[in-house]
Amino acid sequence: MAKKTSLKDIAQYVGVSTALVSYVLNGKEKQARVSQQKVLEIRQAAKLLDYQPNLIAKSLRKGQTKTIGLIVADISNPFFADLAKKVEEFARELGYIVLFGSSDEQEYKSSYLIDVFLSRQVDAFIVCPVSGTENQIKKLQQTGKPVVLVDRYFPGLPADSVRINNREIAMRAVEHLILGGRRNIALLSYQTDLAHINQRKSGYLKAMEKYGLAVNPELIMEVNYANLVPKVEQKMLAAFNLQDKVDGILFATNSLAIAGLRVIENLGIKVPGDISVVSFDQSEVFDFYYAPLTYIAQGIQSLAENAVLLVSKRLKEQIHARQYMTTILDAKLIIRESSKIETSLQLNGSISGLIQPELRAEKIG
Amino acid sequence: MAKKTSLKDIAQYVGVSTALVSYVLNGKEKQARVSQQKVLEIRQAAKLLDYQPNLIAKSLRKGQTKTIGLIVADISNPFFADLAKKVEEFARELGYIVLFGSSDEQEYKSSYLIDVFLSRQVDAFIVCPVSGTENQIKKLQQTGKPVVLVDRYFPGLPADSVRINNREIAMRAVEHLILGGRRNIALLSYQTDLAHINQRKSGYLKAMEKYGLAVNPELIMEVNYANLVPKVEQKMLAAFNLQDKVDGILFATNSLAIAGLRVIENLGIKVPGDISVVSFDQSEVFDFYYAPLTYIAQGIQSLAENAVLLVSKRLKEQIHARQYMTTILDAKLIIRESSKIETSLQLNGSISGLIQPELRAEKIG
DNA sequence: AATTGTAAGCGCTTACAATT
DNA sequence: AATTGTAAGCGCTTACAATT
Repeated sequence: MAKKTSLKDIAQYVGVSTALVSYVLNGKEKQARVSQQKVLEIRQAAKLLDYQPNLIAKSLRKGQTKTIGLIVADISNPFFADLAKKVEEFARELGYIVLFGSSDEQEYKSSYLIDVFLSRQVDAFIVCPVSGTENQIKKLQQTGKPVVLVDRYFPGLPADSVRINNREIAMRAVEHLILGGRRNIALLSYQTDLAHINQRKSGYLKAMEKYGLAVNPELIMEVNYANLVPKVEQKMLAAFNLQDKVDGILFATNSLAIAGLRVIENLGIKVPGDISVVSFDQSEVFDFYYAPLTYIAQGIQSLAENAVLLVSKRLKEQIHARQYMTTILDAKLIIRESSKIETSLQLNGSISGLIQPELRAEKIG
Repeated sequence: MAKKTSLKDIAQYVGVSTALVSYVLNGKEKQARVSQQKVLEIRQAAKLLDYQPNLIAKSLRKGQTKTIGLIVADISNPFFADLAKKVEEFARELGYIVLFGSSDEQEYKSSYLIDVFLSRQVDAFIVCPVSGTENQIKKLQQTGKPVVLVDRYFPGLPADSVRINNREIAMRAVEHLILGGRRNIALLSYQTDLAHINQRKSGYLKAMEKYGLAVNPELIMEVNYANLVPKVEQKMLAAFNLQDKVDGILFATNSLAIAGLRVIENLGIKVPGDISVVSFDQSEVFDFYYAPLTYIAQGIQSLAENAVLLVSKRLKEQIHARQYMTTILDAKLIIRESSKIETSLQLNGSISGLIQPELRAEKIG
């Protein structure tokens, strides 16, 4: 209950001004040319009185809080939970504390969090923006505080951004399925205007096109965030009832995969016997599945590290102010059981109709 | 980039003192008897100038930050991640912001986080304490700030605490297995001095005793946090090699369950055919397992809610200062596939040797 | 020249005084 | 009596002045 000791207490104890104490305890005894004698006395007194600086006072005075506001889209998703954890770790190493918030994919929550964080005087923002918040972000940038978008971004909005090569890696994943002999490859994704999700779709389409594979519209399954499970079920049942059996699927996120795998289970479809499966993101469920899932690892550590580093550089003004930075990280395709090519499949006729990319022009044109 | 507007700016704009502005914007116009005219003008100016209060300044002046420091033991465990999320939600509803930290089961990190949070002038603490930090907590209490222990606690330390009835629910879970016809029931737990974990063991033992079931020491498997997976493997292989086949198991946490299920899979043991499984906590893996796991739901929402509520009451001094509160919540046993009693098992002789509790005295004594 | 102190001010709140 | 203003102070930092 004892009153916390302040700079003033130490100053009185040693018999010196608060200025000296401040210099010494902030390691500025050299610049301020404090005598060795006083340095010792002050340090000793600080320890004796168990001094802990009041960072609130410091923040007010210096106009910086050493605080970063992080807004993720859904903290109950392990992807964002991991991201938050890593951001916190890196930020702490650099002496920053992180204020967390989850917008839960809601515009109004995002707006609310921004206001809370501004009131709390965070020095900078790291945001996984929600659909429809482009203007919020633009306005936020106008405060002059660094804003780094992570994972998600807006193609039309110049901004600091850290993300993966969504389109390329999706393409690579689908190509992997095709080269494994799959032809009727479905995509389960979100119906959204979020660019990173649509880039994944674009990569899927590009791969299918490259190999001359027609895509039945029903194979492109796009669902809303709300009411996910029944929607997924419905779309997947329709797709799996098609005459041409679905033999491969790309899940655009881990949540979709978990919902989708459930349907696959219920239908008694075997992985990878009947269908090859690849998903974005990671999940303990993927590891534990009887056929551990082939997945696209976003390198969460790297995303977090780059975002924090960028923020830190901005705060130190090491980057030209009016020039935004985009960092694109290479995601990795981790191939495991769920997309394993079974020998029988490789050898039977099911891939005979596959058009090799080299031949496509002639065949199609 | 425009300088943020302060109370002073509004005061100047309206032509009034900052005192009036402060009263009005804090809803104290009645107490301060500000004229209706000025109230209107000030409100209007605040909106016009897009005023956002500087909570840092407010905190410094009022000596309270409306901030709660939350220290969890391991944020990568979904149990704690969920807990953190819920704490944040409830705290926000009451106008508090939450500073998070994960001690990762390390004493020094816990100590470090406490110092960081104290420097940041949090108003109160909610802590899942790590083994060996009893003195840290005691010292923290002496600052006079509310400290609420959640999930974990120290039997010897008077403190505000919110937790579940670990012993009783463990007992109930094991009883459930026994009544399902299981006799050789193993426990996979941690080797630790944490009371809540040992209470779970105690409940297990109590149930076994109640039904007169002898417990082979090898069935009580206790492992360290470090190097979890190989340790679990080793202990479980030993237990499952015993002559009397293990036919039931209680996992003391979700992490242990995930490691343990892996071994069960590798051994080709069928759930619940060969073995009934119950685990503490929840996990997506439990839901997705071919035999969804019977589990002990801690009621994370309720834990979080009670912890935040207790903190809030303390801060409002609604509770007698020198009297600590312990809230024990009832956990629930959610029975699913993994402990389903198969008819054949119920009917065959394997439970014939089971001593009914009512008969125990005679049979044993 | 070497060392230390003074005092303002960051943006608020609030007891109290002052004005009409 | 009704309304408004003054000014101190929360705990720091730091430009500058002052002392030896």
